[in-house]
Amino acid sequence: MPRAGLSPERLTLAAAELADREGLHAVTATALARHFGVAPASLYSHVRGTLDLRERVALLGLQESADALADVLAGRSGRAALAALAAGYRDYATAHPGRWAATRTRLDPAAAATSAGPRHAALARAALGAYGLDEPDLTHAVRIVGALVQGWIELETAGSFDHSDPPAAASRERLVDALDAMFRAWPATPHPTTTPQTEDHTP
Amino acid sequence: MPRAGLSPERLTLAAAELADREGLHAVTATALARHFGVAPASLYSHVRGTLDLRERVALLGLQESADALADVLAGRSGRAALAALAAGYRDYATAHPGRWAATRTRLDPAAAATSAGPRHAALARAALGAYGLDEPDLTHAVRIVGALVQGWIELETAGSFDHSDPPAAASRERLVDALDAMFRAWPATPHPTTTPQTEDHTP
DNA sequence: CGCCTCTGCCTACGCATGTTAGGTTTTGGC
DNA sequence: GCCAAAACCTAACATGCGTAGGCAGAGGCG
Repeated sequence: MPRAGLSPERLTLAAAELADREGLHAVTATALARHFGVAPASLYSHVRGTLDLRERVALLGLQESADALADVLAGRSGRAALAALAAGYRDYATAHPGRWAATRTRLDPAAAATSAGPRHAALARAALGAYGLDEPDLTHAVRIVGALVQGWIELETAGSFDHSDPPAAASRERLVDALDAMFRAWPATPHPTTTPQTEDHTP
Repeated sequence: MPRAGLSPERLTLAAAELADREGLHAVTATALARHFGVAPASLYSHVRGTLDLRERVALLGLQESADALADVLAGRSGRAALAALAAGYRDYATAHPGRWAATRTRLDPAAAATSAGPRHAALARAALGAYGLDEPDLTHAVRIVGALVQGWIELETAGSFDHSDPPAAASRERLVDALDAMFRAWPATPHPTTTPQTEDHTP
């Protein structure tokens, strides 16, 4: 019998496709072994186990989405950058729901440090550059955008907006307007706080 | 041997405590049976199975958090209401991480309709009343607040803010200021859109 | 007080999954 | 053509979900 030609990369890719197709919970050693026509135990020389597999999918998702975001953000700033950011994340999340879900699981600090997480923070930071915020407000702003995009995608994909008017797409437009308005009207800092800076992981 | 005195309510409560203590993934028929000193099969006359169990935890979480929110929001409006909303959700989520996680799983439409989900939307709607937004902007605003709170809690509990300055608590303060500013400076609607209204489920 | 029925809980089973241990076969370099 | 290092396999154990059918405790009724 010919060999299947397994490798951590091929396993990760197949796991990612499986996750997108049937959900992250379907990413299991057994299912993946079936896909390659191989015994489940055979995976363990390439991958540490199911958790490792999902973590690899998460890292892949972080990488890919950072690449995609870098593309759509190129050359944009201000409101256009905000719109591109929101649309870019949403598009990736809907195109690759499994990988996106994987990025939402907590990864251990070592993996997080070497992940594309910091790139996401840097991208958001650059996208907000045109608003001229100083630290620590820029960091606050990046966190707000991150949380909003994050939560929005979660609610929209969970169908929370499905049974109420207006349609989610309309709110998404207004969301960008509102964020743009927020950063233009950014409130003066009430109590001067400690010093700023640096990046977050996970987009 | 005396009977254990199982009931759907007791099972749900024990499942919720287990979820808070060890994570939602630990909520399984077997673990719960162990807790009551009972055979796993004994649960199936009270509960349809593991999924049913988790759904009950989710409904409990929606109910409890709506109650808690109603309390902290009572008598507040404007910025104070926003602050209470953000703090209230965050407090519930950190006090009951398992139940909170359960509310984030998608529930089937029938259960969602009878859940406390709509109450959450109504609470947020009332909290934003002082800003005098008209429909459909009020709905947009409610969705934005919902997504932001949602995403913020997810990022904060995932530890995304742990390794960067300033501390998350400082950003949370500014978050409320920024939202307040956003709703005061709410942008005029560019294209008049269709008619508004109604509630979302899931907070 | 004693019987009888109902139902709460049990034993027994089948099946799927994750994971480890150790053997066998294929592959490719020498 | 050989031989060592992999790639993959079989076997086995543990844990989990869920179904079928049996026993016995609890409370109603005479």
